Amino acid sequence: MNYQYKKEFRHHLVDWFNREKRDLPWRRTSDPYKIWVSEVMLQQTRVDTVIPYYNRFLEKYPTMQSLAYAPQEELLKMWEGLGYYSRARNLQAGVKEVVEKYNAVVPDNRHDLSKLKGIGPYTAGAILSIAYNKPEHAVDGNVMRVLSRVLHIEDDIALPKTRKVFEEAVDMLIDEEHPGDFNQAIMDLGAMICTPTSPKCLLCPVRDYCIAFHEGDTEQLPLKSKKTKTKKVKYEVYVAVDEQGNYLLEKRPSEGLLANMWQFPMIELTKDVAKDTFEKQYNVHIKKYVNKDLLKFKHIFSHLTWEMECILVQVKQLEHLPDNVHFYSIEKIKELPMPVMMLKILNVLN
DNA sequence: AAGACGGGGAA
DNA sequence: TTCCCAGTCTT
Repeated sequence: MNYQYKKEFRHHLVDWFNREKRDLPWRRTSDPYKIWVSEVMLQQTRVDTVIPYYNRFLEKYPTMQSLAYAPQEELLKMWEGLGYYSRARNLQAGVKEVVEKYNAVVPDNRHDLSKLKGIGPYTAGAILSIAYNKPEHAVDGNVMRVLSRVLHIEDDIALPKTRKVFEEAVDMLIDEEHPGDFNQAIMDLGAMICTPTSPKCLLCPVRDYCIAFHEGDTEQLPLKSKKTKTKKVKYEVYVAVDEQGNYLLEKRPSEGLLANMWQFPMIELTKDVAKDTFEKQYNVHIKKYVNKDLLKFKHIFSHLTWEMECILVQVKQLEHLPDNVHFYSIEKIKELPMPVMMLKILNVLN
């Protein structure tokens, strides 16, 4: 690709961006911290989903100091419903490190930035190009889709090593004068024009430079192999209430799926009786089955499916409860961070 | 390289 | 259903 060609491509792309770009909250600031927050929230998450979370989050944590020392329970509550909760914990750890090690100045180079928790190659490039105007690549799903079509790259984007191919492509094409605009322009193009299915090529500012458009195979790109195979697990969920009307809640372990989030006790439904396991594990006695069919639903994660059968039981507490298990009033429960499938259960209780 | 890690919107 | 979303971390 010759110099003139690249120059025209860049200008068409950036000019289009300056005409058509969406007015998003994180585009009204140049504060690296706020850009950072937005980029973490946007990982595997749609813009429309992020906007209200972003606004609430920065209202609560306007500075890195305010986030660095916030209680994790409160932090997770702010993230509740957004998913991938380790993002919140990693963001806080990263921000804390910047406050303490870098005197609250977000690093402006890829080497230091990449060492921070939750900042991978994409997020580092996004912060550097958008907040610091550095000519750094920021390759996400949009960029791979757009450039696989424009340059007709047929590498399998499901393979980790393919990311490097696109990083080199961006390094070749990037507008050194407006790197932030260039990176965001490709992402906006991917979101609005160069969509996964039925791309709007007639509205595309760079269709003259797009090989796939000329070949007529935009819909075949990008190439992606991996298939998703999800396991299925059945659970009996015990919504257990005591004489005072308090409900039995459990805090999940600090690592793994939905770490540190709260839930109603759930017992994996295998061949044996869940009742005995529940009573023994939580040290309670079921006095009465109030509703054996409180709620039934599926919850689908990216890698597994939970089939939930929720029953309402009245219980009496025996001796002491295990750690991480408590009886709480409805009002108190509403202050705890809970995954969405537990919020669904909470909703049918009143 | 492959799997874990949420939740929702669109086809 | 299936795919994908402004990906990162762990093994």
